[in-house]
Amino acid sequence: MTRQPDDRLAIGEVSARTGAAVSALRFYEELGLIASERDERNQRRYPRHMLRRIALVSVAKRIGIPLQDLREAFADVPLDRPPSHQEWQRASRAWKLRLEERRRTIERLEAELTGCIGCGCLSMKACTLLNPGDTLAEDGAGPRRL
Amino acid sequence: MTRQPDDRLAIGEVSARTGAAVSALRFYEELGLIASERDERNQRRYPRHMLRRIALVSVAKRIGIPLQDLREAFADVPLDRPPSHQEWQRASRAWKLRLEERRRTIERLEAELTGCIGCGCLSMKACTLLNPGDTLAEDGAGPRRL
DNA sequence: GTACGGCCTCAAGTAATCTTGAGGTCAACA
DNA sequence: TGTTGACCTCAAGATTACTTGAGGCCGTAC
Repeated sequence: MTRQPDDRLAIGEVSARTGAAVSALRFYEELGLIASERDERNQRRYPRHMLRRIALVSVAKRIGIPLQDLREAFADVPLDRPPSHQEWQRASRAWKLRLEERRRTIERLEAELTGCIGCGCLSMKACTLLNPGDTLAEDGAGPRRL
Repeated sequence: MTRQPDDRLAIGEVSARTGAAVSALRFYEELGLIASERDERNQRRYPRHMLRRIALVSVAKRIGIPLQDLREAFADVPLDRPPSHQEWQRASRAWKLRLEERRRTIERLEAELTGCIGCGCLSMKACTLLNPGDTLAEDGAGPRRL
């Protein structure tokens, strides 16, 4: 297909540039995570600013954060026009907080696991991975979430 | 149920201590991620060292790492007896590498997102989130994975 | 003795995240 | 003029990670 006099991208091009499968792009659209316009042949056309959204979706997927979370974080960023600097900034900050939270969780686990490697994790009482609150369950209501 | 003369734990106790649902524990066992013995009434009994395995499963789940990865990392740690210090250490180290990898991915994304917040991500050419290799796709084989 | 709680199995259902398949349009190329 | 490739829709299938439900066993408490 030769290039339209249109700077918007066809779904195949978007797929090639973002690495997301064509089927995945259609699926994200169904979820309302991204949006597209249609050309005179009813084919999807993506404005360039949509690549940014798609990149975010790929990222969320890659680090195992549910798409629903992304949807919430970027709920206020419009899909039908290029978001303003401010709109994008606000949502990006919220999303960055999510990432930080996730990172800190992993950091904590790394630290705990390092402790476990050191101690061999042979002592239940000493292992923070197992025993986050440093308590041993005396009755039914023992330590719960890690 | 009063306490057996058995230091192994019933499935309900394990659930209470680890925060994993009873049904999830049975499921993990089916997957071969954990194991249990049976008592004279055919009820599952968990040796205490199994709590460690279960904690790891909960963690993997929580940070969005597929259980299959955990299975691979801990493939060499025996389920039928308390693992030796060395066995546990080796697997823990491997798993820690996974965590580090995941953390670094997130760190990189955080940094990129920070850049995007700064620049407003209004310039495609400058945005590393969108354009990791600093190239714009000239033809079909554009930048792929983020 | 019967009700209740904790356990059992096995099958089916759910949710998230997609992919695959069937059937069709349209434009370009040999 | 055919055939190829990119796109379309809609429905069904796949995978991961579980939960729920039906039907049943056993021991303790009222």
